[in-house]
Amino acid sequence: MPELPEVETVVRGLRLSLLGRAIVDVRFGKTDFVDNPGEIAERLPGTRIANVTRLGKFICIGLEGCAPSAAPADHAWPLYLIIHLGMTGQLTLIHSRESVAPHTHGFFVLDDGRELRYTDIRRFGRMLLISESRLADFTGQLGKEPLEIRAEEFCRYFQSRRARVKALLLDQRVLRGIGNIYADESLFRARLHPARIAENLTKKQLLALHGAVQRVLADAIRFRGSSISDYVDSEGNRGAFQLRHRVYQRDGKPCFRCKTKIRRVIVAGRSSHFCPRCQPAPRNRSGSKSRLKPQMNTDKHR
DNA sequence: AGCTCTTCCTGAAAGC
DNA sequence: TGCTTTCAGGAAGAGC
Repeated sequence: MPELPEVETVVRGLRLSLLGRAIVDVRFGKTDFVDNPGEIAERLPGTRIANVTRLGKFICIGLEGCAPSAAPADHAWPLYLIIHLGMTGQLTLIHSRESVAPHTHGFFVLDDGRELRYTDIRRFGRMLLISESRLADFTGQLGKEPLEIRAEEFCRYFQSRRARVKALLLDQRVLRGIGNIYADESLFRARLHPARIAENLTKKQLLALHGAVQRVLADAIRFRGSSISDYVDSEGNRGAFQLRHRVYQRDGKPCFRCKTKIRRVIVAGRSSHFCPRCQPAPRNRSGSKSRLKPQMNTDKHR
C-alpha cells in the first residue's frame, strides 16, 4: 500500500518524464473515486504539466495553460490534479499502444504518444482537480511533513495528546504520509509499543520516535518503497524495502533483535506488529497489562 | 477528546 | 474439488 516513500518514488519518476508534457486527451472508466471527473475531462486537454510534487500521500500535478499568447491574467492557472493511490492505486507512464491492465480507470494522453494511466483494483484511491486558490485549503487539512518536522515540535505535540501513539502516527492531520507499515516499523525502531499513550512518553522516547520515523522513511525512499501487494512505481517496478521490514507482517517470526516471536494485535483499528519484549506493553493504573485484542493470525492457525 | 464500528472495493486465502 | 466466507486496509463519518 502506497505510503510516503512509495508516493515519493512515484513522484520522482513522474517528475523525470512528465515535466513540460502537454495533455491532449483525458478518458475515464469508472469515476466513483473521482470528485469532479467532468471538470477534469473538460479542463485538462490543452494544459501542460508544470510540476509534480507530493503532499503526504497525495500526488500533486501542477498544470498550466498551453496557449502562450492567451494569458488571461485573472484566470485560474495553475490547476492541480491531486491523486491519492489508496490501497491499490498505480500511476504508470506507458505508451498508448500498450494493452490496458484490468481495473484501469483513468487515461491521460500525452503529446508524445504515451499516456499516464491510473489503475486501482479496489478504488480506495481518490482524484480531484482544484484551483490555485483552493490548494492552501487542501494542504491545510493535512499535518506536517514527517521528514520536515523538527524534533522539538514533534515532542511538544505528542506530549499534549492522550491518544495511542500508533493512532497519532496514522492520523494524517497530525503527520501526513505515514501509514500502517511505517508506523509499525518506526515504533519497533524506537522500541515503543503501539498502544502507548503519547503524553505518557518521556522526552527521550519521543526523540527516539522522531528519529526513527525520519530514518525509516528515508531508508524506505532509498529502497524505492515497499511492494507488499500491488505497489509499483511509475515505470511498473517494485520497491525493495519490504525485504527490510523488521516487524510488519512478520507475526510469528523471530524478532531481529531478541528472537522473541513478533506479535500482531489491533490498535487504533489497525493490525499492529511489534516485538513483545523490545516493545513492552503499557500498563493501566491497576498495574495489569492493558488488554488488546489479540489477532488470531499468528503462526499456522488462520 | 478519543475510541470503535461501518462503509467503500476486490482478490486471496481460509473454511467447510 | 469447489463454493462460501472472511479479511486486509486509508479515510471518512456515525455514535458512544
